[in-house]
Amino acid sequence: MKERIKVILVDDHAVVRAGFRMLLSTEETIEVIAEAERGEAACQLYLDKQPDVMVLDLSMPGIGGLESIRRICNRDSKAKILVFSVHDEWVYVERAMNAGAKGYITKHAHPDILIAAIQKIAEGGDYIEPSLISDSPALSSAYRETGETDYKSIIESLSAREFDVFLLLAKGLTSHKIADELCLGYKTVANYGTQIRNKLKVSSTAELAHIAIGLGVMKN
Amino acid sequence: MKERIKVILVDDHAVVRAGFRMLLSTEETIEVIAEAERGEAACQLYLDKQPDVMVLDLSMPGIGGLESIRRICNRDSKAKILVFSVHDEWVYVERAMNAGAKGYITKHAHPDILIAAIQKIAEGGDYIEPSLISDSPALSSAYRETGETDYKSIIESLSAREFDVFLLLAKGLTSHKIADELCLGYKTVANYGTQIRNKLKVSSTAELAHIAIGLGVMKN
DNA sequence: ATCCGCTATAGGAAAAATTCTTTTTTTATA
DNA sequence: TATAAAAAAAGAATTTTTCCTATAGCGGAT
Repeated sequence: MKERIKVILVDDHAVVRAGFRMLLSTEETIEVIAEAERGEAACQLYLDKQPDVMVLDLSMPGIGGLESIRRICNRDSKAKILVFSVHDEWVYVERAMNAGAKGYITKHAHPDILIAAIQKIAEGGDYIEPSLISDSPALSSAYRETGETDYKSIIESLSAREFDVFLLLAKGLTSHKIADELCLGYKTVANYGTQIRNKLKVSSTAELAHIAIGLGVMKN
Repeated sequence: MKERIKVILVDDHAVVRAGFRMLLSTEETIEVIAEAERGEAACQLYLDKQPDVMVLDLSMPGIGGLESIRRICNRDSKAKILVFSVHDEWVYVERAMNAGAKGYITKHAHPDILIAAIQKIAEGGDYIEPSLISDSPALSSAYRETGETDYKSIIESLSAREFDVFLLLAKGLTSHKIADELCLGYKTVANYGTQIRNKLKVSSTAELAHIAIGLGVMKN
């Protein structure tokens, strides 16, 4: 029999860690060798224990998941990290994969998926929960090639006028108000809106607001 | 030795349910007699099994946690429900308690707290996670002082369902996604959306996002 | 100088979302 | 019990968005 897959588990919720162990307890090919409840500790543990797979939550206090992935992959680009997050929005998948993760599953996932994902990644593959891929913006394969989907850079790819409109939309103005403000036809504004949302791959102005705030381009 | 405390566990994440069982497995005074992954099933199970305590997540597809609490407490005002949620904002605690919950703990809570809460509630008491109480009265008064529109109180004027929809809109979901999430007709969601925007006197979801963030109900 | 591509601006038609009104059922309360 | 409020949603009217197309202007390459 082969070596068991050594897993380190990183999640700030004790329940989730316990649940993970429990769900994996029936699977003899996998062994949880350590746990951490935050990113900083995870980075250290990774170096110390050299796990085959690190399963990691995105939202944690401190440096958080994304930054942890970045730091770990920086030292070891072959690091096998599986994100295990509550978020089922594609943006998160994208960000995580760009940061260097090899897989992404949500906490809604069925236990079998969890095991499958760990195994797939352990043997060097990628794994994204099937249900997530379906609602990816037609870029299910492109994420790997471009490797460049930071909002920062997309925002920079907006033209000057698009950016103007972006800001006002994020602020909460309607197309008509924006048209008045910028002295444009409301059709034009509406068209820019569509364009902007496509570029940022979102579907509501609320998301634009979050992005704007996240980028520090708007203070809330 | 006394009867063991019969607990029903409601959470849409399999990992969390597994973790809960695991963390309680050492405690012989407590016994998990059933599980459910959504509110509707929880209501039914409550009637069928008559648990001593029902531990319940707030965010679930379908009728969701708040509505479940309301329905159960309606039939049995002495129902002992302990909310077990990710949210650590006071608004949630308030809403849950108003709906009829007897206790509130977060998923960050230490296992001991979890056990303590169940026991306290089983014997007829209330239990709110200590760390949450600290920032309760401070916030509510802080918001009243701001000369700006008192969103806090308007938010409180939203019905339970409206609040659910408000959160998802503010998060950036489209009406269709929300309809799926909450198992409602998209028409219904659209209607709620209009209602909500009227009550809050705004005209875009971006503004809802700002309000939600401003109130600390959403972290961005 | 000419051509190419990109941005800025919009119009029209079709598709989608919102608003307004109304209805039904359930729950809550005076 | 009567009455008020909340939850859910359909239909019609309206508004917005989307998609496709088109024009004009500008800066750079040939």
